[in-house]
Amino acid sequence: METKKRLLEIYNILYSRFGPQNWWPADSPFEVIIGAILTQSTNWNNVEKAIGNLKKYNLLDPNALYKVDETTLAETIRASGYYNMKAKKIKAFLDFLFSNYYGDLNEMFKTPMNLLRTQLLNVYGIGEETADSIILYAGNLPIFVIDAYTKRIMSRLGFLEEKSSYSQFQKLFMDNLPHNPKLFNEYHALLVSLGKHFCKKSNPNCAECPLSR
DNA sequence: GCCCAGGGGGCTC
DNA sequence: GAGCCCCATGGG
Repeated sequence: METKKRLLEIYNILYSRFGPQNWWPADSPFEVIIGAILTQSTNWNNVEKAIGNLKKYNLLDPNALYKVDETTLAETIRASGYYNMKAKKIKAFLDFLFSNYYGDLNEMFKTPMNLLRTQLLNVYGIGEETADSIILYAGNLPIFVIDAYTKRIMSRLGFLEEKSSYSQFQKLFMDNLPHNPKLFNEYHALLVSLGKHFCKKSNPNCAECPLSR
């Protein structure tokens, strides 16, 4: 089947099976960005604990986080794991936000998407997946997020080899789907949901996968 | 006890 | 540019 039709078919199957995912679970774009850094290689359960702690101490705000010292920040986000590294990364993003956009996310998202992506990739601790998560889920701009589940699922379905690059996987989706933020949002979230249920690293469980036939 | 989670940086060759 | 290692808590 033609790639465009197959990708839409997969989306429809997943949407029927799992329903709307309502990503990103957050009260504000800033919370999305902090969550995107905190969730790097980390179960979302642990991220929620860290975000809850930030809220408890009224730190989930650009000005507050910009002022707090890195050690205190690290201790506050401890539950998310890699807390020293992540405190450094969050600080690096805030330095970027305040030196380029006066700490104003609305200003940041006025930047043309591709330029913003390049800028974010130059921030310590922000790689391709985190940059794209920020652009799509905090900025509501049409870019497709690739993660480990997406690579595993799409390679098992035969689209690309699993070791293919991030940009190759991203190109697969962006060359074959309408550039609609809502579609990109749901599609990635649905792939993660499928991955959590049926596409574990060591336990494929492929026979019960809704996409197998 | 073991495996792994909604990655990224640094280093080596 | 590919292949390692490090970061670290918490749930199954």
